[in-house]
Amino acid sequence: MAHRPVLAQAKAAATVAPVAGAASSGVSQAELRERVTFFNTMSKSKELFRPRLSDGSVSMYVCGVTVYDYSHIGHARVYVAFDVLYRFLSAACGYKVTYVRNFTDIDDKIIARAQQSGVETSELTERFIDEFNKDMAALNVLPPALEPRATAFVPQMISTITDIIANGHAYAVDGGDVFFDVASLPGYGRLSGRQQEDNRAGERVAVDSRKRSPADFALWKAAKPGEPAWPSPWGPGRPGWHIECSSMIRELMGPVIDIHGGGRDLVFPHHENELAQSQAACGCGQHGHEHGHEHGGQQGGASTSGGDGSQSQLHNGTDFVRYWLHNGFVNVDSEKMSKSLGNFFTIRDVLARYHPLALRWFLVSSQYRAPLNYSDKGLEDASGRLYYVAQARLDVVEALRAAGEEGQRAMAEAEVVMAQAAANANSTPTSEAAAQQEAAAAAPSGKGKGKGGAAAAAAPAAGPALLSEVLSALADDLNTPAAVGALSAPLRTINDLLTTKAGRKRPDRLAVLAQLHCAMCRVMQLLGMELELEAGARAEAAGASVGVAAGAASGLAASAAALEQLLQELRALALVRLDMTEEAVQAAIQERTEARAAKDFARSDAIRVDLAAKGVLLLDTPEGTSWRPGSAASL
RNA sequence: GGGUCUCUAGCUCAGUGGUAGAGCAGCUGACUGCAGAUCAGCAGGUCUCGAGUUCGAUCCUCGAGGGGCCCUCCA
Repeated sequence: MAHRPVLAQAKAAATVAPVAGAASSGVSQAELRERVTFFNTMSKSKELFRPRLSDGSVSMYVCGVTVYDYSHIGHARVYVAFDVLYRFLSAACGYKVTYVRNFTDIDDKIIARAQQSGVETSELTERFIDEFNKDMAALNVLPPALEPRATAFVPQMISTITDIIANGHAYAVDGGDVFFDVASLPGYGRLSGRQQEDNRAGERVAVDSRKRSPADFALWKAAKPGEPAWPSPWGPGRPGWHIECSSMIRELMGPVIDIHGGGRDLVFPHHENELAQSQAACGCGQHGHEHGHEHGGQQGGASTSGGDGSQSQLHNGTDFVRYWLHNGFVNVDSEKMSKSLGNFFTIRDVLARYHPLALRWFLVSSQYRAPLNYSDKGLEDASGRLYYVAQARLDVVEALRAAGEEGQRAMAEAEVVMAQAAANANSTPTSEAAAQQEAAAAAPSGKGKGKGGAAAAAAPAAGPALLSEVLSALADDLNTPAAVGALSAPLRTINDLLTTKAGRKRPDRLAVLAQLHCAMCRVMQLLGMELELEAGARAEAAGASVGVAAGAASGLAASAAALEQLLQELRALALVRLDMTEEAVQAAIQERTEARAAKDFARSDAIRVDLAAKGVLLLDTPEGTSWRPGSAASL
């Protein structure tokens, strides 16, 4: 129910706000770009990321879903992973990213499902495009710049197919089908790393005597009666699956793109075929064996009118994709989650029981290339961890607010420290380590209540150290588990500063809290777990002329409200899972409070044990009794 | 059969050419009427096995074994 509003909605962040410092021109950003690496499926190794152009732009295309049903957790993983990548490249590295993700809205399954349901294919696809967008918004996945639908580019696909035929890499057969001639392209198979004889041709692929080779795949499929069809030189029909991505990339993004992503299962045949088509269409198939990023040089403008096949000189021997990124699967009981196996969980069903940010936390807790086992336990753990983080962050915010002007000043100084770090840090690994050690070292020398810039300069680098560690993790092939792990020590520091005697006495307490708060806001934003109220307030404060202190005060208030709401939502969903109601819990708390007042500890303990057994942990505080999800083994 | 990835604490995962870390779970202490939350600390690993390279390997190479995925639509 209430698990949508707290999220920053996609529209709010259509442009990704800078994360690595307000002054996104800092050395840090350029330095970060230098060391970003991604695992390239083509080379099967990590490579330094060097975009095709040096003007700070990056183009990225990710294969979208075939829209005939609800999306499941496997889909969620792909689009969350590439959403983090999008955020990292945009907000942290400062690239101007053109992100394109398509909808496959014409294919055999769609036709079959539409006929089965007795609706037009367009009605079916419209519906599930809408549902997909709802799922993505719920998961706080930013919308790509473009979300082209295959059916809107059929003329371009026909044009691409015509080019491929003209270049001698495809052939039309009786019946109106067009097949790609795999044997005509020497480099075919290099992305997926397989020789053609490796494929068990004919064993599982339907034999079609009209094909020159069993490995040939359809570029154009003739329409059967009653099927959706477009006119073409080969008769009415529809495009094959693989051609849509080739054509849309060519049309919308030009002959060469920087990043092409998708699930592992797309490596073969989809991306292998896409690569073949793109090469064949531009007539540069003979360069197929070379895969050099170094000699690509400038490609000129990235945009193209497309469709006329005159771009071969632009292609210049460089593969049309510079970096192929593929994510691992979501498994269930160590088996791939898929519709055909029937072991899938839809995003929607999961979000009815778990918070979208908990699902996101679960997803980013593993590296995108590794297999991820889906389980309730995993989501419970993620929910619990998210609760801990949110509670700690709320406590920080409340402490800063309670400190009044000092808190506001600490916030203002923290912003300065973060910005300075972004501008100055020539954050080599060693300087990072030093910063971390400095942050970890508890006792700073001298100076009590901070005043002015001097205090800011003298404050420990806890905030910059955290952000730096997270950025380093993400720069290393999007190591999100390491990024999440980097939060552990700072979170403990926060709780130490807030609750222990030693922590409360630290003179730099507010400075560290403020810095960590700022850093965590940025980290959460990078991971796509920012809260709408909070993010909105920060943006406003940045652009407002109300003065630093007032901005800090309103920002803290917004953070507090957003975090309280998140905690409330997490509790509400926990109750859903426990099949309980807030009213029932409150009634039990009330009864126990009365029992305690009457010194009937046997009764009060019994109530607590009972609730704990169900998953509701009571917390007695000076302000009264509250609860949180969890269980206590010792009760 | 071919290809590819993977095997680190009970579980989920980071990491490094000089014998390893986090989170959760467990235990202890502080705190508490007792608990919990929180903090501190403890315990827990022949880094799948074997061979090789190396002064030295968990990390590199080869092999074996277990597991995932692809070779059909698939994220």
